[in-house]
Amino acid sequence: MSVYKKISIAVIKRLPRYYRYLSDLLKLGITRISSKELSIRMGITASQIRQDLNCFGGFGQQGYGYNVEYLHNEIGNILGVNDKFGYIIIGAGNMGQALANYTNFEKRGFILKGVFDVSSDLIGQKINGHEVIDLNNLETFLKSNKVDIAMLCVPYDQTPIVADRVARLGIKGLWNFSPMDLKIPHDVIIENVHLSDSLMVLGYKLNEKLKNSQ
Amino acid sequence: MSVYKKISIAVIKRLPRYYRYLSDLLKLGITRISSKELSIRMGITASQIRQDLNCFGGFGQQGYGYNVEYLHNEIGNILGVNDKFGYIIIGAGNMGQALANYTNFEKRGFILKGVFDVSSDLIGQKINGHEVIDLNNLETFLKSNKVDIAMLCVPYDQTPIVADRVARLGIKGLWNFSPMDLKIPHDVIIENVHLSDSLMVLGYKLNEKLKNSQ
DNA sequence: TAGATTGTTAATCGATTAACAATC
DNA sequence: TAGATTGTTAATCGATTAACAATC
Repeated sequence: MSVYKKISIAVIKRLPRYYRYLSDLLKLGITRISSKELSIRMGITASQIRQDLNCFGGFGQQGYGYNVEYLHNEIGNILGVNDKFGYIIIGAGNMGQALANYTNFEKRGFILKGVFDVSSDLIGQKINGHEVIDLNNLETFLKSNKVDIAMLCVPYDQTPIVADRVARLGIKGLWNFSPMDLKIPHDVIIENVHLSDSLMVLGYKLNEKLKNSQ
Repeated sequence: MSVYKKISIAVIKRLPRYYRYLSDLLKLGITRISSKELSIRMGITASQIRQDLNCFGGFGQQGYGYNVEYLHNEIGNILGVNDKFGYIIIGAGNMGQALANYTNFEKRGFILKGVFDVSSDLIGQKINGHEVIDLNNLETFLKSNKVDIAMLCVPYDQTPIVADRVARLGIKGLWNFSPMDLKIPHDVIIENVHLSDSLMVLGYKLNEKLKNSQ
């Protein structure tokens, strides 16, 4: 086994943010940046930036800082933006349609392969160039299409059922939009987007602010 | 000033999750639970549960555990589910419409007051019982409606402009769906939902798994 | 009462920040 | 070269876990 240093999830979660800031710098035509300058822009410490980056390698140069384009590429590689994951969307309601129209995902290496639903009102309709497919045809579809990720935008009670079904069909990653913690007994990576959790945290913070300003 | 212990954001972020699990227990008709039993269900330590809860008060009873309904209510109060925040949605595209149809928010104390857009195709259309209002009428609307939170579902380049505008109109909280970190110079609480960041973390984890299984 | 389980203090672990030698 | 800034080690801080006395 190779010498393997486990990268903490705290670091991983900051990578997309670095990537965004570096994209912005590129657009601004800024070619080099120091950890100090970036720390001011991002509102974190320069120390943390250097520590984070050095988990993956020495991307900078003493006395100079970091080359923006190079660092942007390196972080892109770490995040796998060139790796091309295929994904499907299950559930073509508003959330599913919103995701199907997110063009940003493709820039980051995620390719939409199909959109599925059970409703005959939706099946056959075109969403962002993709005809909604009958969920009954999922098995057939997955036999002839390389799909790594399923985004689950189905009703609450359907979520665990659909999750289990796609996991058995070889899907390796799930992006879950239902307000539940999926526990499926397969070797699948799950990333939850708990919107109402996020909103409740906002509500808590608002209440705190109101209390303190009284 | 009162003796005030600052609650860490790590604890706050776990509260909605406790709330969900307790709701589930209630639905299952379970009336009491120990930190041990809950820890198994949630996949965290019993110690952490007790520590978290004791930031806010002693909700349990030695030898017995926690009364599910009581604890559910207490956490609900901490999160302010009875406090009734008014919110508006700005941008009635797919994401805005998806949010307008989320009935869960109301159960948690968030009341939809209005949906806004600039597109004449959308203005006047009904979404979940709310007629889409011309964004030009925002100022007038806010004069006669108590609104605490704005959910921003507008295009990338419009986001900071709209954020600034609503902040000046007295909105206290922003729920931001654009892939940028809002920096507005007002006393406003911002909660970001960076969907592509979340997806990229999923992509990273998938790559790691593939590497390790080779 | 005896058993169970909390509330809370103490120990450990991990993440962030500070400091500085290395070096461009 | 002198100045700037990284890479990296050490110190600090905060969060999680363990332990146990208190008590229902």
